[in-house]
Amino acid sequence: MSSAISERIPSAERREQILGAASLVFGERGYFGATTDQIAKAAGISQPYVVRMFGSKENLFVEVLQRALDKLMTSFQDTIDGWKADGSPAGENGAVGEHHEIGRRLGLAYVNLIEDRGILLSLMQAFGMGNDAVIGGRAREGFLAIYKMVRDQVGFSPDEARTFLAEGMLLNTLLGLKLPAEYGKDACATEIIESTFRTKLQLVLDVAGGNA
Amino acid sequence: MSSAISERIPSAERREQILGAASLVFGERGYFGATTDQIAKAAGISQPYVVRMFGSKENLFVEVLQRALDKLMTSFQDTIDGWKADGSPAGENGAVGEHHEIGRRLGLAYVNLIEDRGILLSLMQAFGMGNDAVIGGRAREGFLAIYKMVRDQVGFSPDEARTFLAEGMLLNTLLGLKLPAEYGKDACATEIIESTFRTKLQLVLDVAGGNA
DNA sequence: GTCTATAGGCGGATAGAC
DNA sequence: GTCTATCCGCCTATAGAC
Repeated sequence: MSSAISERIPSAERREQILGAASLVFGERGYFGATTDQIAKAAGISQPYVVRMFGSKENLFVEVLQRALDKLMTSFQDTIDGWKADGSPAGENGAVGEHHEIGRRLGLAYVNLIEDRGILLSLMQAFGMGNDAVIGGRAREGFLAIYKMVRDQVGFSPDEARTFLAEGMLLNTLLGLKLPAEYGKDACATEIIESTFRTKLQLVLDVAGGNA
Repeated sequence: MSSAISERIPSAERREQILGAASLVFGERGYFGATTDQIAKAAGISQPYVVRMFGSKENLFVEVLQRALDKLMTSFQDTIDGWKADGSPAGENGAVGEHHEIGRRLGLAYVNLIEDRGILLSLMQAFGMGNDAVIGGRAREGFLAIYKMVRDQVGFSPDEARTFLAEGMLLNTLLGLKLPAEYGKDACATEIIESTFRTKLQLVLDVAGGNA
């Protein structure tokens, strides 16, 4: 409970620390519902310092969103690069079914990323803010960038890309709802979780029991 | 701007009026970010009256969520009944592909429902509130009820049911982001919107131009 | 059925010290 | 780089009148 001055930390590190805390708070409470003081407390610093560091609450949210999108793009890019290095689709664009493997890999990368509930929920929040000129604009850009990436770099057809994104949005919902916590308690919940997560089952159930 | 007393209205009607206004405000601002005063103003009544009528902000949100889920279940039930009356899948459960038609019909019913942005966004908000004991609980129940409905009454396999829900979650995201407003402006946006909405294209683009 | 008044607490942002 | 103090405004819920 010491209200002593926090350790003096390089600003880059402090930024990352605040962004992580802000992701969680914005995610759980929404952009309007989150307070800079809650974020400050979560980061272990004073409220005015949060504002000073990011200029405004809105700007802080934009940076939280951008950070999430950057992590996502980076993770997908790495996954795609690895897949290509492994000899991927044998040159040109393969026949139907050729894309199963990369779809699986990307799905796995995605689940790993959104295990971080702050990132998951901040993205979900942004997806409902299409009416906000600045936040909605960023969110649309980010979403379309992912679409473009899987179309151009993976070679997904429009249908494949749409299906891939749809499965991602379902993952968001299941985790946002914390449905994995019902695994084994409700027949429907158990079935849809097994059907959705397959390879990641154990990991997802671990998270369901643990944090937040 | 008259601060005169609102017309005296039967409580059932008033309730529905408030629930509609509350859907919009909760949807746009989130549960924590929405204020009972914003809801009251949107409904054209006083703030204390909103609280008096629903007991608390939390209870109001629960009722907003329940109303959205009820509309969804009712719409799906009607759609399924109509499909069965039309001679549906020829008795037993048909082969693969037999479910295309009912999937299309349910998708259409869903898009019609979430044209109401209040309903769309309130549901999306609830999907991120798995950590809230009461709201999260209701949201999980509602989600599982839909799953159960398409499994048991339509006869979808687990895979079909999952795919169906996933496409629904993608619709949520595209509309939440207001991506249809980018139709014709951005190649990726145009492509994913055409791929996703097909039969409902014109309707969705109309909404994109118009309200909220 | 509907309002006004108001209590008591929390919100973001700024000023200025260390 | 980080804090404390503080302004002014908004929030939920209650009390009580009409």
